[in-house]
Amino acid sequence: MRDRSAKTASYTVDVVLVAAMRNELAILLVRNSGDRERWSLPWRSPQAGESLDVAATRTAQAALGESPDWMDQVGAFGDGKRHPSEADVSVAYLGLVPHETATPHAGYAWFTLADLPSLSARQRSMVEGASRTIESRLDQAPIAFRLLPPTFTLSELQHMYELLLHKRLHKASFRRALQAAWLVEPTEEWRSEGRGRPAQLFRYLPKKRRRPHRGLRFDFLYP
Amino acid sequence: MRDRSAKTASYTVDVVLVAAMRNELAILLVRNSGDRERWSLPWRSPQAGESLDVAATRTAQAALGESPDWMDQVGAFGDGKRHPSEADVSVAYLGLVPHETATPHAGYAWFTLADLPSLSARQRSMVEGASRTIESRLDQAPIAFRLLPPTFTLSELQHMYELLLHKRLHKASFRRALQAAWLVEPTEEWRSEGRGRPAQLFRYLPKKRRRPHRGLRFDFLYP
DNA sequence: GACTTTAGTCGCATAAAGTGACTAATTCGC
DNA sequence: GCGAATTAGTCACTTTATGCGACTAAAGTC
Repeated sequence: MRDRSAKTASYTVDVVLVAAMRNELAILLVRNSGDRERWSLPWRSPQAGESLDVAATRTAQAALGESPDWMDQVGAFGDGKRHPSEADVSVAYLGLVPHETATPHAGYAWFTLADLPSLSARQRSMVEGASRTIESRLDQAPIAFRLLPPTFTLSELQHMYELLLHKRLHKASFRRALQAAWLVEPTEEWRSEGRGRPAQLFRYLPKKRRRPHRGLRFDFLYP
Repeated sequence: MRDRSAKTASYTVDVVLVAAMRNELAILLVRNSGDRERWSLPWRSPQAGESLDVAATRTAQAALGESPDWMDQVGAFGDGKRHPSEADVSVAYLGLVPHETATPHAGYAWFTLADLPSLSARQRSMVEGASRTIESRLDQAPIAFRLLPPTFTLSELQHMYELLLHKRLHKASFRRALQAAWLVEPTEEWRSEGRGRPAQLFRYLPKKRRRPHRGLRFDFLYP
């Protein structure tokens, strides 16, 4: 994001930081240092000896102050020559940011996917690739949970999945599938959100913490 | 694969060419130009203006004379510094080669996955990444068909899936799922392979050629 | 206190997956 | 020639999973 005249920068690491705001996905952009009217994905020319993963994490930290809860490589992009840098190739990373952490540093701002400013051709491909990565990993990685706060209601979780999958889900089926997958565990807390019955709060149950069981899930009874 | 002293080579494109031989997966390696005892994945420093996809295709053509039936990017690898080149980053591609086409040029040879010579750390990660790519795309892309000749028996197809999935499949379930997916169509040919009942030959039915139907598959009747 | 709104559950109907047993067509051994 | 062995292909039954409507529960609104 600096020193664009140096010809040594032959590749960059760009990050697509995603958060969910107001029932829409948003990504973080940074104001260009040259043309202040234009925006781009945060990027970095890795220093000597700096691995790709570390470069991606540092780029995210420069934007948000802390590193995302989850990062994964999207791929290398080099076909469109247009990029804020002179680099031939850029390696894109996807990072997921829960809504709380989502306060960006100065110069950075969130844009919803539907309302993105114009980006370089290469960075547009990266955003598309990041969307595909989200969709393809949705059922293997805890993507929805990394976009939510640590505890959440099942309705919030369902809405997040609906947002990520671009389709409506049936409530009963969704909860049954959740039970079968042992993905969440209930907390003791309930939340009353305006009108309607209060909802129980749940938390993500990482694979390591899942108690041994043999396929059958017993309901918790509250006598 | 040339000019390893030039410091301008800041990234490479490496290809993992995969074929199925004798019920095992094999990948194509090239003898190192320096140390003739060592092998590596075919790689290339892209020329100016050469896109990643084109560089990968050319690397495969240099090895086999023709381009693979299917190629896809695996990702960018840059954490382990060890690579036959001096490059900081290498972009890996997966290419699938049907068994017939699998005659390599001089200096290249097939090695089964179980019997690989020692590779650089980075290239070992690439081979692992390519395996994961195969497994993850198996049900979206026609991977099994690209490793088989144009016509094949359903038993051959099932064995290919078993090889790629690392698990045994039940014959009746496999065929039922094939029918539901409209992936293959029967030819008029049959093949008698030693003893046992002859098997009908099938061919892959690309999505474009699938005739319109409404969910129900009618069996072909041979009166 | 009736009505609306959101949470959470139940139960049935249908679809899909797992599996063993069956029939079919060929070669091999004698 | 004929039965055993071998591979291909199908059937029928059972078990699971999914789709979905209808129900109960607990809050706020008027």
